[in-house]
Parts: sequence; structure tokens; C-alpha cells
Amino acid sequence: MTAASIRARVRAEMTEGIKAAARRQLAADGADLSLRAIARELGMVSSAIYRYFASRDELLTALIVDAYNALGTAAERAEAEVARDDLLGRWLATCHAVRDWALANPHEYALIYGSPVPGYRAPEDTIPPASRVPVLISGILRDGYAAGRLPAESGEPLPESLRPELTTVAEQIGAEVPPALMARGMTAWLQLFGAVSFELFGQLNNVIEDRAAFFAYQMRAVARVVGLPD
Amino acid sequence: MTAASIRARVRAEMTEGIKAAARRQLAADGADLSLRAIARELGMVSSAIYRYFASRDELLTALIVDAYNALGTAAERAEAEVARDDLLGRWLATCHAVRDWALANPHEYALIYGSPVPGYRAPEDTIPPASRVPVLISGILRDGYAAGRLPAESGEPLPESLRPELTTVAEQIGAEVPPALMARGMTAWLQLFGAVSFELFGQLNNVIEDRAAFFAYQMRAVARVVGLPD
DNA sequence: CGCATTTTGAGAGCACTGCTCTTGACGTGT
DNA sequence: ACACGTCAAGAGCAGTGCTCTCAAAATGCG
Repeated sequence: MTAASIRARVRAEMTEGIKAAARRQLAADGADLSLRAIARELGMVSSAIYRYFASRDELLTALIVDAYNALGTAAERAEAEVARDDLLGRWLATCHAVRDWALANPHEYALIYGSPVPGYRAPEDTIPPASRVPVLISGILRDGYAAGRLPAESGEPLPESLRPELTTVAEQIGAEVPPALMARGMTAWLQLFGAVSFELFGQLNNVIEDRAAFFAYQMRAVARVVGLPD
Repeated sequence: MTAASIRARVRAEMTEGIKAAARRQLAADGADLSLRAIARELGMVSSAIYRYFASRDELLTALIVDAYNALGTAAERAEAEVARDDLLGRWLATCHAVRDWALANPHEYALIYGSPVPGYRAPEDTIPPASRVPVLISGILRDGYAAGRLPAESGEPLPESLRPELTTVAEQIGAEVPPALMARGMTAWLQLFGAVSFELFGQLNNVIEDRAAFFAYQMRAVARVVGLPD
């Protein structure tokens, strides 16, 4: 019993050590992490890593899941600190938490929101961690709608063809949000990650210098589109 | 004279051939293009490529510039076909041209709007090609504002601190657009590329199936925020 | 305890990569 | 006719992901 659990614990620690080294190398050198370099840093031989991860892709998947979870945790923490009835505050807290985490961990952000790595295909188990931020946003919408402070329909009318689909999305995410409101929520979602990605991937270079102010403005603007009350 | 120009022409053709092979391989296999594979496809040896491109990065830069230009051309063509006073039509034509080009050339799109490649740093000469779509959007705003059909201020008020910066952006791009309108134009710009990137990078998998309808809705919605008249 | 089984790390090796350098051939200008 | 500049080829270096084999260590069981 103890013996088995000891071995299991050592194995878990080793796995975590490999991921930590990979993250370090990711933060330092950039995106294309090398198994051999990780092994070197850990003082072992490259083939030994294959005892813990079947392939480079599997390591990458583990890092991706971790990154989604780290981002999700950061966002949830920040959002939870705001008074429940301050809908705009909850949205802005989420936005800034996402941006702050992305700026602090640019390469991990690129891993999850950048272009997919060549041969790589995301497995199913990345879906729940990936949907933590969307779930958070949906929660704000749900609370606002339940309190009668967010209109179901507003702005651009949602085409009929999209209604069933967005109803399904709301159901999957477990939030009772009408489809047209859900669609505006996705507008906000796109705007949030579009803004962060553009800033991080250099598209704002030589264009906008005061990124923080620009980001805050954009997130307030989209909050207005969603209908979040001040 | 003729001799020199002949040699120059042959050289230009060879350069173009290498880029074409690189694009082919990019479209087929994915992002991490290999110089040796390109050379193999062209029936030459890898070292010969270095007569035309000093490094892999230089080839990459050439491909990036080409991609920006191809996207810019596609967008400009589509936008030019719409009547000048149909501002919404011009915006939507631009959006759909960008999306269509991205869907037809996903790997080239990833090259320019995805996460930047590890060691790579974009040189100055990518800036003009990269700003062709923004220039196009600004042109729509300029025409609308000049005709009195687009309000300078609308929606979320632009903070004073951002005004000088956005005035500079409008100046650089050579379009007489007031800063607050320019800021809304950037909202649209973010939304456009955010939507295309999310679709292409798989963030909409298992979420939205009717991507075309969703995209059209989002672009109409942001057009409303900008203030484009129907 | 002692033996069998499983787990682990090391090392060699394969096919591949970007890149450099040297060598030899070819076309051109004086 | 000779010299020069351009070009492609080949060998080679250091690096990569990954597979395989082998020995050592840790573990489970009678």
C-alpha cells in the first residue's frame, strides 16, 4: 500500500518536474521546446522522459491543460472578489485577469490561443479546462438575466438559423441564458481574446502604446454592447 | 545589359520558385517548413537555397510579406466592387474577403496572425503590407465621416489619454478620422481578426457549427457599434 | 527472506533538421 | 583566351524526436 503509493508519488513528482522544466524553458527560450534540453536540465537522458510522456505531443497536451487551468483559476479568483451584483465589475475583473495572466505567461498563452502546432490535434480532455473562462462569462450573463438587468434581445437581431445552436451552447455550459444574449456574450469573448492576442502577438506594435488604457476602453465598449449596466 | 538582365530574371524566377514550393509545402504539411524538403521538391540540394535566402527566417519573412499582400489584395478587390456610398456593404465585403482568404490559406494566415515563430522578429518591411486591411477599414470610416454619415463620438466615450494616440494613428494611416471614431474602427478590426482566428485555430470547435452565419452576425453587430448605416 | 516481476534510467542508433564550408563547373565580360 | 562572378553539389557539424536494448533498482509474492 505505502510502497505503491510511494512509487506513485515519486512518479507524480517526476512528471511535475518535467512539466516545470518544460515551462521554464518555454518562458525562457520560446515556443519550440526540446525534450533533450529538458532532460539535460533535469540531469537525465532524453529517452528517460518517454517513461513519463509517450511523446512530445503528450507533454504539450499536458502543458496546454495546465495553462488553461492556470488561466481559468486566475480569472475565477479575480471575478470572485467582486460583489455579485456588480456585473460590469465582474466582467472587467475577468478581462484584466486574463490580460494580466497572458502578459505574465506569454508563451503559455501562445500555446493555447496561438496557431495550433503543426502536427498537433487537441484531444477531448482539453475541452473542460478551455471552457472555464467562457463558463465564467456565461455566469455573469446568467445572473444579469435572472435579475432582469440584462435584456434578452438587444442591438443586432440574431438570425433565426443561429438560435438553436446558441441555445445548445447555453445548455452545454449549464447557464440559463437566452440565445441572443449568449450571442452577445460571444461577441465579448471574441473581443477579449482578440484584444489580448493582438497585443501579445505584436499586431499593436507601432500602433498603440498605452495598451492598458486601450484594453480597458475596448472591454468597456463591448460591455456596453452586451448590455451590462454600469 | 541583356546578359545581366537575363541572369537577374532567372534569379527572380528561382526565388519565386522557392517561395512557391515553400507555400505548397506550407499548405500541405503544415507550419514547420523544411528547407531540405523544399530543395528536394525542386530537385536541388539544400545548400543551394542559401544562394537565394540567407536563412530560413529570411524565407519566412518573404512568405509573410507575400501573405500580407495576398490578403490585402483580396480584401481590396472585394471592397472595390461595392458602391462607394454603401458603407456597410464595403465593411462586410472586407470581412468576408478576409475570412474567405483565411479559410483558403489557413497556414499562411497562421503565419501572419498566429503566435510569432520562436526566434523570429518581424522586420520593418512587413509593416506596409500588414496595414493594408487597416487602411481599407479607415477608408470606409473616412468616407462615412466626410459624408456626415458616421458620428465622431458614439457609444463608450473615449478616454482623454487615448485621444492623442488615436489621432496619430489616423494621421499615419492618412485618413481624416476623429480619434473616437478611429477607436471604434479598431474595435471592428479586433472583432474581425478575433473571429477569423478563433474559427481557424479551433476555438469554435464543438461550440459553433454554422460558422458562416455566426461570422456574418458578428460582423454586422460590430458594424452597428461603429455606427455604419444600413 | 528470496525469487520473480515490474519499473526505471542509460546508451546507442536512426532519420531528420538548419546551416557552413569547400570544391568544381558554367556562363559572361574584358 | 583568360579571369571573374555566380551557381549547385557534397561533406560535415550540432542539434532534434524517437526507438530499441540492456542493466540496475525497486517492488510484490510465496
